[in-house]
Order: sequence, then C-alpha cells, then structure tokens
Amino acid sequence: MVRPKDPAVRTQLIERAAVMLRAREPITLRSLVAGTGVSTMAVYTHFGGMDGLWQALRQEGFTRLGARLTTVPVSDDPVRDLTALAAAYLDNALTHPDLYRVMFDASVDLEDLPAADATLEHLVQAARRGRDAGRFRADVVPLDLAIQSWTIGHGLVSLVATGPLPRETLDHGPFLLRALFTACGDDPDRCRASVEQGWHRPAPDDERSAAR
Amino acid sequence: MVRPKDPAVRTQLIERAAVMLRAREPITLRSLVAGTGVSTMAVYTHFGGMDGLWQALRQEGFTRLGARLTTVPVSDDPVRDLTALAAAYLDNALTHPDLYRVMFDASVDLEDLPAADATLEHLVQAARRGRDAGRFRADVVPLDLAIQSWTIGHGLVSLVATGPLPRETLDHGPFLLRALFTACGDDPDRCRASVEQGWHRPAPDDERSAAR
DNA sequence: GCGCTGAACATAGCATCGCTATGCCATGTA
DNA sequence: TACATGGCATAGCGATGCTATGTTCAGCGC
Repeated sequence: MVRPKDPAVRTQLIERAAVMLRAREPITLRSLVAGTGVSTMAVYTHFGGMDGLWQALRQEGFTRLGARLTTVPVSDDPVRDLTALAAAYLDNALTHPDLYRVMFDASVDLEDLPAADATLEHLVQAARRGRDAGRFRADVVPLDLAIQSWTIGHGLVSLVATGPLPRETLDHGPFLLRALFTACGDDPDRCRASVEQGWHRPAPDDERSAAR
Repeated sequence: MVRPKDPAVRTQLIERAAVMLRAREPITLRSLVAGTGVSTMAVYTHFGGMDGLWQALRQEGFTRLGARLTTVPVSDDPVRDLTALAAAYLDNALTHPDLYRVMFDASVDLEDLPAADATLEHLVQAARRGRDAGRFRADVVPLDLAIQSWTIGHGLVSLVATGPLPRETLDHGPFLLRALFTACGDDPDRCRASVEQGWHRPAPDDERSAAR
C-alpha cells in the first residue's frame, strides 16, 4: 500500500449517488463522476464497478434506517415502542422511497444480510421487552414477533411505495399491528391505547430535515 | 391497416421473455429476438420498445396469478377459502419468482392497475362471503380485509423471494392470518381449523406442471 | 535525502445496449 | 391488376459498463 485510496472520494460518490437517486436522475457511471473531478476509474478502485456502488447504496440505506430507528425513544410501554418502531420504518421508507427500493429491489446479496439483521434487531429488542413485561405471552418468541411486525411494515410500504395501492393504505397499519399484538396475548384495550400512542407519536424530524 | 401484425409474434416474444426470465438470462432486445427469426423491429411494432415489453410481462404475470387464484375452489368455509387464496398467492409468487419481481419492481404503471385490481377482487369476494356468513363482524369492510390479507401475503413473499429472509419465514403465514381474521371477529377455534385447512390444502399442480 | 515501487487515478477504446432512420415487401383496396 | 400502407429487416447512432494502457505520487529501503 504505497498510495492509500482517499476515503473522501468514496463517501462523496455515495452521497452524490443518493442525491441523484432522490432527484430521480438515472445513475450512470459517467453521469455519477461528472462534475466531481474524479474519473470513472475511481468507481472501480472504490467499489469494483457499478454493482459495488449499488451494494454500497444498499448499505447506506440500511445505515440511515438504523439511525432513524435509533431515534425512537425507549419508554416504559414496549408495545407503544414497537408500534413506534414500525411507524418509523414506514416513515423512513416513504421519506427515502428510491433508497428503499434499492435496498430490496436487487437480488439478495449476502453482504447485505448483517445490515438487515441489525435493522431487525431493533424490533427484536422491543418484542423481548414486551414479553418480559408481561404484555405478550411467555411463549412468544421475540424474533418471530419481530419478523411478523416487519412483514406487516414491509408489505404495507412496498405495496404503497413501489406498488399499486394508494398512500391511505398505510392507515391499515394500526389495525394490523393490533391484530398481531393481541394475538400474542396483549390485552385488547391496553393494546389499542399503546398502538394509538406509538403510531401517532410525532416522528423526530431531525433526520428528515438533515437529509434534504 | 393493410398488413395486420401477426399476434403470434407477440405471444412468441412474451413467452420467450418469460422463459429467459426463469432461466435468469438477461433480457436484451437483441438476445430476445435472437433465434426467433424476427428482427429487433418487431419489438417496437408490437410493444413500442423494451418498456412496453416489460409492461406486457407484468400483465402476463397478473394473468397467470389470476388464473392460479381461479383454481382455488369455493367451499362453504369462506375463511378457509381466504386462507387458500393467500396460500395460492404465495405459491404462485415462489413458483414464478422472477415474474413476481417484475410485477412489483418497476415503477407503478397506471396501465397495470386494472390487472392488480382484478387480483385483489378474488380476495374481496372471499372476504365478503366471510362477512355475510357471519364469520366476520358486520362492520368489516371486505375491501379492507382483502388489502390487509394482501399486505401480509406480499410482505411475506417479498421478504423471502427478493429479500433477506429464508424460506421458512413463510411459516408465519397461518399465524398472521389467524391474528387478522380473529381481529375481524372470527371465533379463534373455528379460525384455527379453517386456516389450517386452507393453508395445507394441496395446491392444484396443473398450473405448475403446465408452466414448466 | 533520494530513488524505487506499486497502487491510485486519468485517458482512450471496446463490446453491447436501446433506439431510430431508411428501404423492401407483403397485403388489403379500388 | 396497380397502388398505397403498415409490418418487418438492415444499418447505424449515442450512450452504457468495463478494461487496457499510460501517468502520477505516496511510502519504504538505503
């Protein structure tokens, strides 16, 4: 290693790609490096090609999603928190719809699995706290409940963001979450209150404003 | 119209594109027409370009899905039928994963909405029968329940087919459907039995064998 | 402190992509 | 039967991702 590669170039290209993605501009090898001062070869030294760039974009998407989920505060009501996490998931996906599409459009890349698992872990923790707090039955497996919550969130957002259903479809979220949580043993009335609070909790908008 | 366009060419190209899709071969204008005897211009006279071909492929996917759902018999147990429809939806998506991806990957095309609605209509009918039969509460809106079922099915299959989760994730299907149906007023015990029967009902394999 | 080494980067060119311009020809009509 | 018209084949264009080749510069041994 006689001449280290400049990490600033890497982040610059990823950032520019994310901006172009949001602007609905086609991301092309030449259009990506145009105006940056770097040449097309930089994409190959840093990412190994366009495929590597897309993979890096997926990582960036999961990183931003993880940062967004981290802003969800932990309260003494795990069901409310779990709902808030789901709401934050939907909000993030609709705030960065193109990035979200990139994260799940491409064929599965094993390099992306750890990032996806890290995302899921947020839900697993909340599910575990809900079980330990007695809101869910003792035989509820936190990972299973997390996957089921993720299924509802991902189903909703992909049918709306990249699918044929209108945005109002997201209003089914609280009902679906209540159905799930109640089936896991939560008291219907408490569940309704918790989901109501978690769903409508105003999302911290630092992420949204900082991203623009 | 002095020289009518040959409809056989159109179906031949769509069929070939579907085969190449299943074979994981990249579908290219030139590779598509290679060996068919027709030239690249045929794609433009019949589809107006590659975008039109992809749209035709989406239509084909919805058509096959609709045909698959039609094979689900109507019984005297609407909840079982609704579960069987969901199971058939998953089965179809996993039988034609690449076609399924094409159906939902692309940006929403207003031309595709009627096809998607026709798919949804199967679920709406079953939901309505479930409500009229007294299995669901009278205030259950069939369209809402259909959308909620679709959300679960699409969430599961896209997290598995084009996402990071393993195939066993589909086993969460019955639990999620029971949670949903029970939340709509179905008796838990009857619901469990109906979902069990609908989920494990052997899928008619004419579609699967005919497609290969 | 200097020259060598090798990786990062710039440039040019290749194969292939989707698409279009153009000409031929088959076919329905007068 | 002669014509007009739209389907289809051919050739070529701009743009794509990628690679081969040359240049430059940071880091190490002496």
